[in-house]
Formats: sequence, structure tokens, C-alpha cells
Amino acid sequence: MSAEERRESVVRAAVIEFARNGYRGTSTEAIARRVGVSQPYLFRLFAGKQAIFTAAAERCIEETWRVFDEASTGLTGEEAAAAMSEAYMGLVEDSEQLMMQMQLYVSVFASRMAGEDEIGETARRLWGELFERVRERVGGDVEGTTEFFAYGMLINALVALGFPREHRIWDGFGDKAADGTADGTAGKTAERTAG
Amino acid sequence: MSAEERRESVVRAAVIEFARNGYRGTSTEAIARRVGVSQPYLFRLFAGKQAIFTAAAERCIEETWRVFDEASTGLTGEEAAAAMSEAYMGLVEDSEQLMMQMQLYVSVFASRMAGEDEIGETARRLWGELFERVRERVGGDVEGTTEFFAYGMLINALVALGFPREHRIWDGFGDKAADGTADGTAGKTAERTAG
DNA sequence: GGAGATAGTGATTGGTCACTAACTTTGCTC
DNA sequence: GAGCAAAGTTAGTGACCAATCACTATCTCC
Repeated sequence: MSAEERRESVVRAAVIEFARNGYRGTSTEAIARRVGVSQPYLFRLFAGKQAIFTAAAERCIEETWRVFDEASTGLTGEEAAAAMSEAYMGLVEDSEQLMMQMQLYVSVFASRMAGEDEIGETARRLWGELFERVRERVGGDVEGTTEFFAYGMLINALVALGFPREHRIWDGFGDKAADGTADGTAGKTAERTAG
Repeated sequence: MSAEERRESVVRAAVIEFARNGYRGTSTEAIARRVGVSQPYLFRLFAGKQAIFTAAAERCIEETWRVFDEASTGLTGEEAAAAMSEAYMGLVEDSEQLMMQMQLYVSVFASRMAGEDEIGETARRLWGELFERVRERVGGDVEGTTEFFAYGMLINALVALGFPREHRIWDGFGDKAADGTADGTAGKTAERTAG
């Protein structure tokens, strides 16, 4: 297998391990085991553990946009927003994607506290780009986009805490979360702008 | 100093250290140093590192309610919601409070992935209670409370990523975040229910 | 003043982990 | 099939860390 292909599989494995156990809680040994390669070999493919984490985080944000884009291609405004909301709700099943985001947030903060903000700069740039892309897709409404991301963050937290989707805590998300009765909206985006 | 007083100072120190560096990234040595006692003594006061983390997490959620309660005493409905939103925005300065929450979320997930859900059960109970208390305070509106928490989670993420409050990314939070022009609302709560 | 309880420390240990150095294997090209 | 580069491994190192053990100091009550 070429180094480039190996790097790809390392990133995929790293997303899973880092999402589940965080930066400090993940050993390079665990990543290597998942890839099926010896642990020292990771250091031939990446400059260090931090570089693997950064690559996993970038992948995760790119993948999030890919999900949004795929769900909303050809749509605009409220329709696009609803489609992306629904797509994000679908990620609740695939919790690695959501948790890798959370791990990125806390790791960026930790790095900044430690006096380094390199990963923070990267994360803010990527996150800002994601925000702008979503904003364009829904038609430029900043407040609506902010609300969209707000609900996304709450979903992350509820998934992390392990509230099952039947739990009452999900009741406030329209009726999409609890029983899948799609009314074409998710979050409160449609209601808000219709109000 | 009595053991009880020491435990209190350990919890306070632990919130800061865990908030900045996470569970795995925080050494008991670092907590002990901040408290001003020897590292082994922590294990006289608490059963283990996990017990310190749990105590810090509980404290953090209690403190969050305390902030909400203090800000909204005597108020109801939209006024209470606005006051609590404003109070939460004030915590942006005091990022340890917000980051300890985030660390709790990722740690709960990690514990569940590791097959233990003890801290998860505690966290869900406390978080659910916080949600219910806020809901009562704002008058029972589930959708509005959900929205309130959603914006709170987005604030956590933006703080973690280190977006300065002047950054455009905060523009979608009414006009409160950017320039402090208090219009009596925060997030979109007032607009939504008024719509 | 001594007995018991409470507060607190120094030394240590078994274990983990990121990372390195040196070596081997595999596949390609002429 | 020799030469070579890329892919991959085994063995090892220094640092760190949660938890334990055995010990000391201080206070209180009789």
C-alpha cells in the first residue's frame, strides 16, 4: 500500500479513536492497531501525534460540509436549511463524526491555554468556512445560520451525554427527532423566519 | 484546615485544571499544586481522580444554575429568558465554567465507549434537572428552552475555538454579543415567540 | 502529659506513552 | 538478478502519572 493510501486509512482510524477517547486519551498504539500497522510506522507517515489529530479534525469538518452539501444540492433557503438539519440529525447515529468535533473544540482550548494556537487558527478558519458555506446555501441569513449551528451544537452535547432519542429532552426539536415525522423543518429555522 | 474545607478547594482547583486540560490531560499533581497540598493527600480526600472529576462536574452544573437563578430571580417568561441569556453571555469571560461543561460532555462519551456509564447517568440527571429548572423559570415552553440551550452550546463552542467577541461569527446573536447593546433579548428567544 | 484523632508529607512503584534508531522486507527497473 | 527505494518492523528510552505505604506534625480532651 502506498504511503498516501496508508495516510488515508490512518486519518479514518484516527477520527474514530480521537472521537471516542480524546487527544490525550488516545494512544498512537490504538490508532496503529486499528489501521493494522506497527505503531512506530505512524511517525513515518505523520510528523507526530498532533499532526494526526489535526488531519483527523480537518477531515471531520470537510466531511460535515460534504454531508450538508450532498443533502442540500439544488435546494436554497428554507428547503436547504431543512435538508441540512435533517442530514445532521442523521449523524446522531454516526456519533464519531459529532464527537470528533467536540474533541476538536476542547483540544483547541487546551492548546490555547498551553500557549500554542496553531491548531486553533486552523480550526477557526475551517469552521468559519463551513459557516459561510452553510450561510450561502441557506440564502445569506446570518441569524438563521447561527441558529442552525446552535441546534447542531446542542445535538452534539445531547449525543455526548447519551440521551436516547426517545428521551423527553429531544422534544424541543420540532417533532423530527423523536418520531421521525418529517414536516420539512428541523430545529426551529422554518418557524422562525415564517413568524 | 478541615478536610471538608480542603475538599472544597480541591473542587475549585479541579474545575480550572480539568476545564483547561481535560480529564486525561490533567495530572493529580497539577491539581494538588494549585490547591497547595501534596499530591498523595488528594487520595485521602477523594477516592480517586475520577471522583475529583465527578465532583468538579457536579459543581459546574450547580454553579450554572446558580448563575441563571441569580440573574432571573423574580422574573418570568421572556424576561427571565433574556436575563439568563445575558448572564450566560457574561460567562464568556469566565471560560473555565463553560469549558468544564464541554469536558464533561466528552468525558461522558468516553466513559460510555469504555463500557462504564456511571458518570453519564449522573450527568444526564443533573443536566435534565438544569433543563427543567430553566424551563420552569421561562414558563414551561419546551421549544424555547431547547433553543435557549442550543445557543448556550454554540457559545461554548465559539469560546472553545477562541473566536474573539468582535469576530463576525458572533453577529448572529442578536446585537448583544458584539457591542453590548442590550435590547432585552439574547439569542432569538424573544423574536421567535413574538413571531 | 499522654492517648487518640485529624491533617499532611516523602518516597516509591508499576504502568503507559510518544518518539527514535536500526534493521528487514517487498516490489520495481534495467 | 543486482541495485535501489519505498514500506514496514523490532527493540528500546526517557518522561510522566495514578495510586500506595509508611511516616510526621498538630490539636484536643481527660
